[in-house]
Amino acid sequence: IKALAKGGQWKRALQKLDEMRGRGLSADPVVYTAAIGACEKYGQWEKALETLSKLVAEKPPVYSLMWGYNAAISALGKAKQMEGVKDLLATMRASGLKPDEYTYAAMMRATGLNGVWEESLSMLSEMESEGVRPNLVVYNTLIASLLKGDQNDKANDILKRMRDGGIPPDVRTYTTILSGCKRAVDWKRAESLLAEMDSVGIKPNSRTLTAVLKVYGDAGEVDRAVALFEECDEAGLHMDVFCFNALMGAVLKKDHGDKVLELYGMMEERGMGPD
RNA sequence: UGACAUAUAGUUU
Repeated sequence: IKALAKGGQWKRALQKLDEMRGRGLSADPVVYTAAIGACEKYGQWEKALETLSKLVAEKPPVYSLMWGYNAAISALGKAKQMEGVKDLLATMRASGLKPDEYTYAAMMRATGLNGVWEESLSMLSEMESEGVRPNLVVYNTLIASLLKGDQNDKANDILKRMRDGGIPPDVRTYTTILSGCKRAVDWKRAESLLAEMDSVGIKPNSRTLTAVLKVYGDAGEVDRAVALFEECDEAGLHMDVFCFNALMGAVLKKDHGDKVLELYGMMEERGMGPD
């Protein structure tokens, strides 16, 4: 089912699930979550709900239901079906299921995608009042949601809170925060974040680099962008098309057509075509 | 003994 989903065959993936059911094979939650994940990948949220109902109809153990509901919330969340997401959460609770970190992270992603960062924050309060400890993913998701709503101060508060709570930021946290450095003065903050990453031994990856290149570009610090790119390149960071795109975007702010063409050539030399 | 599943970050405003 997972292989079919990877190949874009979500319909056949769901048929396989039905075939299993038709033969009386019992509910393995892995199969259902794989099927719901396939629906999510291709925006088939109605099918995700349908698949969840099939799982529920089998009256499986609590942990299977948890996985199923969480996967469904994720699927509807990605499709921005907020009402459906809220219904699912309510149904979970009504069925005596206690939302866990996965549930809340999926809820925060859903609210973030819908631009309602206030609701992402409410989710944090809810989980805390229910005694569910926010983990790294929950914090990262919340920070991303807040930054999407341009709530930089609140995002920084959360960053502080995770540190105080003994959850050190990871490369995704830093990348998220860096991607929120949108004002012209923010490149200095970006540099101090990079220095901090270095001091705690977290290596920037291609996504981190892309985010910082954009920060420099937005700030008009094109030379710094080029310098950082070269530094990372020499350090062996694996560059992808996004890195090149971001650097070309930054360089173009100063209208250096030659430099852009040079970068484009370098990109092709490395076997990367334009996207 | 082993394999498999659900949540978070980057460019194109």
